[in-house]
Amino acid sequence: MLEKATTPGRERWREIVERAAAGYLDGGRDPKQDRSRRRQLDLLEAATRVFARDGIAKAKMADIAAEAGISVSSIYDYYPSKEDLAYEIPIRRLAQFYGEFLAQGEPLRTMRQRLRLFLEMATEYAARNPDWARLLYLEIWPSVLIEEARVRRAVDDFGRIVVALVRDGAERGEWSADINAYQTATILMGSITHMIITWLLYRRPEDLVAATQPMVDQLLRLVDAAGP
Amino acid sequence: MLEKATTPGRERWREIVERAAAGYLDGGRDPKQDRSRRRQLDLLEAATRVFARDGIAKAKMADIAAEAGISVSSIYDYYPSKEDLAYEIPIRRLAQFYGEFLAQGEPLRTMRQRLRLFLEMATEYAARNPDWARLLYLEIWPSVLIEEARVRRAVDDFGRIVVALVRDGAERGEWSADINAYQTATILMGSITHMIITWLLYRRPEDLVAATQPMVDQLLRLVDAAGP
DNA sequence: ACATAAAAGCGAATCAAATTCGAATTTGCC
DNA sequence: GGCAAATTCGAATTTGATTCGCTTTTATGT
Repeated sequence: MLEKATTPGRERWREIVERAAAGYLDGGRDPKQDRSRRRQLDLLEAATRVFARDGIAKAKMADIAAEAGISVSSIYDYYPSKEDLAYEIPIRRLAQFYGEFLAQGEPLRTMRQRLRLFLEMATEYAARNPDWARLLYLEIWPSVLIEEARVRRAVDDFGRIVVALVRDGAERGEWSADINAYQTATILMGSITHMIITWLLYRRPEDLVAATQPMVDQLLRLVDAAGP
Repeated sequence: MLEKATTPGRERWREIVERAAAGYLDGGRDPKQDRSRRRQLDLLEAATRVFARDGIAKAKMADIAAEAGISVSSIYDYYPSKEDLAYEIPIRRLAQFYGEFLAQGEPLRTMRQRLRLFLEMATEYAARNPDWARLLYLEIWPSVLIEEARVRRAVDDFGRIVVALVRDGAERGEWSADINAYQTATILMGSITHMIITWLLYRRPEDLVAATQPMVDQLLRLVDAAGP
């Protein structure tokens, strides 16, 4: 709808996304041997499945070990506790997600397009990785406890990015400069995550990605209309 | 803004709210002795505090027992497991919440007013009962596991009510008949719950109730504008 | 190929916390 | 005051996470 390509003004969003994509990767041990590296991946995949199925609290280390084909005590050679193992999963994937957004969002011309991309990518990513999404959206995101800095940060980045996109768009004049970025971001994120959560719990709407598009349309109309 | 008082048409919302308010109360045992009845309430209050502080998974039955001034094994005379104890809390309060909404919503003239009331009451209630809200919004609502029918139902009613309000409003001509009730309800609920969750986790915005009003304004504008 | 130190793996304890059980106490009621 | 039902609780039992110390495997230099 607008075009004003690359206004020079500092772009908040890029900075934030770049740092988020760099990730806070350094959990677990750093394997020196090949077999070990492979096993660590097996372990993470097995853990994702089991955690998604049973929830973190109910999941048994024994099940994860069996699923990964290693011994229970070996898990502790990789991660210091069941929780640390659980946290590692969203951290890795979120960093990857932010990276993909950076790559695909960079060439776009407007913040409006980037905002749309971000919201749609979030649902697509969840639809494509439902086990991971269950873990992130149903267990970790809302968890009372998590002070673990890396997780908290990776999750918070999600919100920071949306706020930055809204602000940058206002600054470029794509919508009212008086927009309440925080409130608008709350609506955008809340709607999308609620939709994802509903899908994860009930598989409704049947086609998450298809249902997202009209909702994003409606949400963007709200952004356009946002006044003081 | 509109007035069309009490159009006769069946009112979906009333039926749903009434059933929801009736609650699904029958958890735990039904004490015959006075002391026991009192203790059950102490237990539920203690449990609410401890669960809100530590999360359900980390909370220790021993802590709850100490806080309630009873022995650990006595808890099992009231509820069959830690989880059942945790579930009882939101079930009771939600029924009460729905009851209050019924009482306050009944006399209003428009569905628009009822919708506003419902959304604002939800945040108010959370702000007034933060321990309970932490338990509900951060732990139970998103929980992967809960098939326990009564909980699932009490939580689902929340969504059903919003959808019914949107539908009834459309039927009365308060907004477009072509509105996508499901999608609109997703936006409304998602925005509100996201706001509540953010407040519970970070105490931002500082004044939850005050911040809700302008957001609800914006959301209702979206309902008014909702086209096909 | 071979020796060796570092890296990785594992079974058998250990420990923490939920849950069960049966005896002892308290209550409501006659 | 006395009795049956209701309630309480301490002492097992059980489940499952975590730790420990020994064994096996790998990478690397010869």
